[in-house]
Amino acid sequence: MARRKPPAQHGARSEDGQAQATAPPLKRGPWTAEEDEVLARFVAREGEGRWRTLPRRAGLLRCGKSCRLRWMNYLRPDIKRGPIAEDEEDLILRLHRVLGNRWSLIAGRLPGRTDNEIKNYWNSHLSKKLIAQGLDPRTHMPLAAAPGRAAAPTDKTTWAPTVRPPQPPPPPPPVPPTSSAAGTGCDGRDSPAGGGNDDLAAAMSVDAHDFEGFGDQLLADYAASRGVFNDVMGSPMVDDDTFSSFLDSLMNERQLAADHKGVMNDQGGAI
DNA sequence: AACTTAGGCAACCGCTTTAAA
DNA sequence: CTTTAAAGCGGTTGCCTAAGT
Repeated sequence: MARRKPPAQHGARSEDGQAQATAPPLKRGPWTAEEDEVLARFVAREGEGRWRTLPRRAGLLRCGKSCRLRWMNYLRPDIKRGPIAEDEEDLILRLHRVLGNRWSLIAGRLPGRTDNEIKNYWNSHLSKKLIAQGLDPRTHMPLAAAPGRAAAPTDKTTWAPTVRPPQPPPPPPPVPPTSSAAGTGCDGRDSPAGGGNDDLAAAMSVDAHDFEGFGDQLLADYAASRGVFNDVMGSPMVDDDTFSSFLDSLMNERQLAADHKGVMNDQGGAI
């Protein structure tokens, strides 16, 4: 639907800003059906990766970044089209409360949805919804509750997750015993070696009380019951598997609730 | 019917992180 | 160990469309 501005043709610059003497100017703006076809066919044949050289190999006048983005957000066969369902919306809300604007992580928990799609949906729908409910979309805290809000950055549109540790430098990597998180899926951010789920761990550096503060009993209960959080020094004591199962539990709970609701409705609320 | 405004979304930009040389 | 290239991410931009006047 949305269209990009007419190709600005910012001179002959590669995606990294390196001058290119003789290369034809890169095309920008909306993708045509023909380009989509070329890209999709090429990726199907050669596989993903090596985005930088892909355009040349595929015969596209696009930068590698653009190709990757187009593939990730539009052409991938597993992309789910259509409106965000109610349960998906609910899950996004829950995950955002925990993860903040880690769109790729959130998207990783919603099969077929892209980070860009979720980000857009958040900015255009959910944030307003929360505001309408009197909640700060960045913190999920009541807008009126000023005192607690001090910690939340208000200058930018971004916010660190509710669970961001105050000031101190990020805790040293937990050093997972074995890297169990490698290549977990749709979103590669956490797949390469090293990073692992560090950002997840950072995101989880909060104690259960933070959740109780604004009434998400699910999170609080889970945190308490599983000992996910360590109050001492606010350091996260969660490994990849634990965190993963925690996120899974978000979905499972939601599913259970939905199923339960469905059953109740089907049976007229009786049993 | 014409014009204006707001919302939605695809695409781009710049920065960060990771891997390779 | 340092440098460079590649990939990925979040934020922002700007066009299109629908709704409102």
